[in-house]
Amino acid sequence: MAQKPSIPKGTRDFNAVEVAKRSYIMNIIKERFELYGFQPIETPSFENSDTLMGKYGDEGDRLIFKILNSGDYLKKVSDEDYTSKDETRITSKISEKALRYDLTVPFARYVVQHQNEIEFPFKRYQIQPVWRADRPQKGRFREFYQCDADVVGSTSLFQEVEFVQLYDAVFTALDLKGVTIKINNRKILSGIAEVIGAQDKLIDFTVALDKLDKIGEEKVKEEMRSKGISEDGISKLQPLFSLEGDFGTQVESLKSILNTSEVGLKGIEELEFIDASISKLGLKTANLQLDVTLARGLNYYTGAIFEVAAPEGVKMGSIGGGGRYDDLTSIFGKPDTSGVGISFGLDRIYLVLEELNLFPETITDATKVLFINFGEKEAMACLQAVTNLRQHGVKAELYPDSAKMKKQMTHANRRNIPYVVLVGEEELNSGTYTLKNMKTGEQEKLNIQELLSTLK
RNA sequence: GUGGUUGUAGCUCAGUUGGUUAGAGCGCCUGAUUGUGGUUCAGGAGGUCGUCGGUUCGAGACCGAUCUUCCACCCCA
Repeated sequence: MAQKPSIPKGTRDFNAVEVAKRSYIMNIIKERFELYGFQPIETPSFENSDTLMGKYGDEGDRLIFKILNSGDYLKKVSDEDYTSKDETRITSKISEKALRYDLTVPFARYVVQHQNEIEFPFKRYQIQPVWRADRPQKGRFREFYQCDADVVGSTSLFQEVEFVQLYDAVFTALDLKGVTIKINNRKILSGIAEVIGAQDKLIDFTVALDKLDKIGEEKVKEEMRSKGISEDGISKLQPLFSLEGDFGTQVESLKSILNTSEVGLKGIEELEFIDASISKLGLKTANLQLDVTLARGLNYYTGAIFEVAAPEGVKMGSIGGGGRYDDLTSIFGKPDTSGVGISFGLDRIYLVLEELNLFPETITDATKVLFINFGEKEAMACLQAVTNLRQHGVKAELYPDSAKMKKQMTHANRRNIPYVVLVGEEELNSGTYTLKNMKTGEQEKLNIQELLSTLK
């Protein structure tokens, strides 16, 4: 081998155990999605560039993988373009397709494109990989899976309530106890921006506020100043920095800040409704927490915003997120269609479960019994038994070669196969099977019926 | 995209200020054991030191580039 082959950074190969663990998570998520009435759809890995570009802000555009046109992709680039060295201008000429960046925007496109076939309110889920040209870190990949559930065509706040329940149901089923579902409302953020006279700087304001628990009050204020938010405005924010206590207490102090803002008060009202409903319905293992600093960069959210944090002590970015968007489909020409959705980060949930040792042991159960191969005659008899076992749903295999017994036993051992069957000359003559339990070392002679009932 | 960090046997890592044939533990292979794996004992294989280039009489070590890992920004699942 001249040089070891490799895969691009931020991508991974998955072995059998990893695949089993991943589908364990996926299946639990899938089951809950369907339990809540969501139907699966799939969309292509790549979309037309104009479907994706401009939907995630400048930062997002930079992180979208663009696909080079096939054929003579330089023919549309003029000499002027070359000399201009204008990146975006040239990119649009040599690339017309791009890998999807998330599942929400392609879903919005899907809804608009198929609006006449869809029965609203439309609840769909989608579990597919997405790609980001990001610089990888732990829990941060360039190819990863998102598991999204969305409902469009309903403005009811019961949808938000159900999504909180859905988060709780999935993480409870995964035995991941103590996740925190953080909730905020974009309207509250707009309201605050309005009160401090920074409506036009909403994004800068929320991005700065989002960093509060990370860089502290002073640095946040500094950043706001540098973005041109007035000193007077910042001082009005003071109560925000010392926001404490339970849901109700926080809401009360928020009200005092927002009493002049209609949007802000509307946001509070929505939050209160969700909190009251959840209090009544109860959560099994998750905690619902108001977090005013929760911003989420995506600029399409308009109402509730969610983010899920791993249980305390696990260092991992958010393992889920979502929110309500009122205008997303209008970008594609279908106005007045409100949607709300949540997403699970499969790869991060995997890392968290791994760290906390929460994968069930039975997950890697593969073959249950291996028949040792003593030679052609014996193997043929074994294969008949193997066929019989398989017909009864027992995962059974015959070692293909009549290799040394030690080698065959070791093979069973390494693959964690719990039983081995020995059929030599003696068994062949008496029509019996010697079944060995690899864990205890015990073995017994059985006829085919007994073998079947033991292994079933 | 910015700044930093990492790369030596299948795995986890040693390797002194540049100086002979690059080491350990675990794993792997063979045998003790021709119908019995995990334990034990004895032996053995395996590395162009991430890659390419440079400095030097001499580079695993120094310099440059590049790829990769992880981290902090940015952003996010």
